[in-house]
Amino acid sequence: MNNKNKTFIDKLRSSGLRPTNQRVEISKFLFNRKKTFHFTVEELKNSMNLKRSKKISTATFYNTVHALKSAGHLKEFSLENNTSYYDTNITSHHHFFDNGKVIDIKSDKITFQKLPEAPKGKKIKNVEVVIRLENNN
Amino acid sequence: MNNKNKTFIDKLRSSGLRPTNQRVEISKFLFNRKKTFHFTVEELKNSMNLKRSKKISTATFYNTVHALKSAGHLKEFSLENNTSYYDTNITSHHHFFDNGKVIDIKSDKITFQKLPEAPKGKKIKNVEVVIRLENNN
DNA sequence: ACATACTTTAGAATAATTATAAAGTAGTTA
DNA sequence: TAACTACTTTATAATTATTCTAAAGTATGT
Repeated sequence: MNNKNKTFIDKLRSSGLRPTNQRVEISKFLFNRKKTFHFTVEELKNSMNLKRSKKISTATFYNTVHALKSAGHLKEFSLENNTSYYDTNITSHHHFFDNGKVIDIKSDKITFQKLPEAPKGKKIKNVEVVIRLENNN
Repeated sequence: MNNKNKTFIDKLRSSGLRPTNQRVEISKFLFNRKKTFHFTVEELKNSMNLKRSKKISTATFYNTVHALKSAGHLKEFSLENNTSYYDTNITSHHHFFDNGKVIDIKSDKITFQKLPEAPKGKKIKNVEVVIRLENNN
């Protein structure tokens, strides 16, 4: 096992998952890239399985993505189409939504002048902004 | 038809819907209340049908809610559970999310110091903030 | 009251996701 | 290394939210 795989395997182990072949490939596919990756499980499955002779099963994709998410290696978000989206950028940040397309906005691009207090007994876990876009005229 | 029903019927007509009995009852149930109402179609169906001997069908709930939403009388939003939620408060506003519970935040409770530009050829349709809450340890 | 186009409804179909249980594999132990 | 045990993978069934379909019913203009 070469060193390049180390980080992917660590993400799996810290998610409570044994690094099986399938999982290591999924983890590589997700995290071995420069830019943030936004995806649905179905999209992930299709793009990985397209190139493979031996397909990875749907259940394995769901299990792996869920475990990575629970461990905090992926972030889940929703559009208005009853599908879960995941984001490899787990730092607190914001989004443009442009007809189903999602673009990250770095956290420091948005600052607040005024924010409400949390209700009694509660505290703020995080604040996320969605800026919906439409075409110019 | 008394005057009280007028506004509910108007909402239906302006959504391109004939004011049938079922639709008028749904519209009343949704809009004849002081406070904003957040719901899923399933919740709406269950709470209305519980009291009724003659049930309104699922398809009618979906059709009516969709038409009201398309006409701008309801606003749709999503949590992370692959279900569509609707909000009778259609004014631009923000939300607290507290473990599946949703609380409105008036628009003027949040103001921005800095917001990013829209990408080229696009403009901002709206900006919505979600403040996630957790319990005070 | 008639005609017609729109509605309602039960039930089938679809899409995303979760559950099941049999066959396979990783990691430990002898 | 062999054997064991617990964890995995997989195909398939089940579930949930939603949409579709087509037959029977109703609103609305004349």
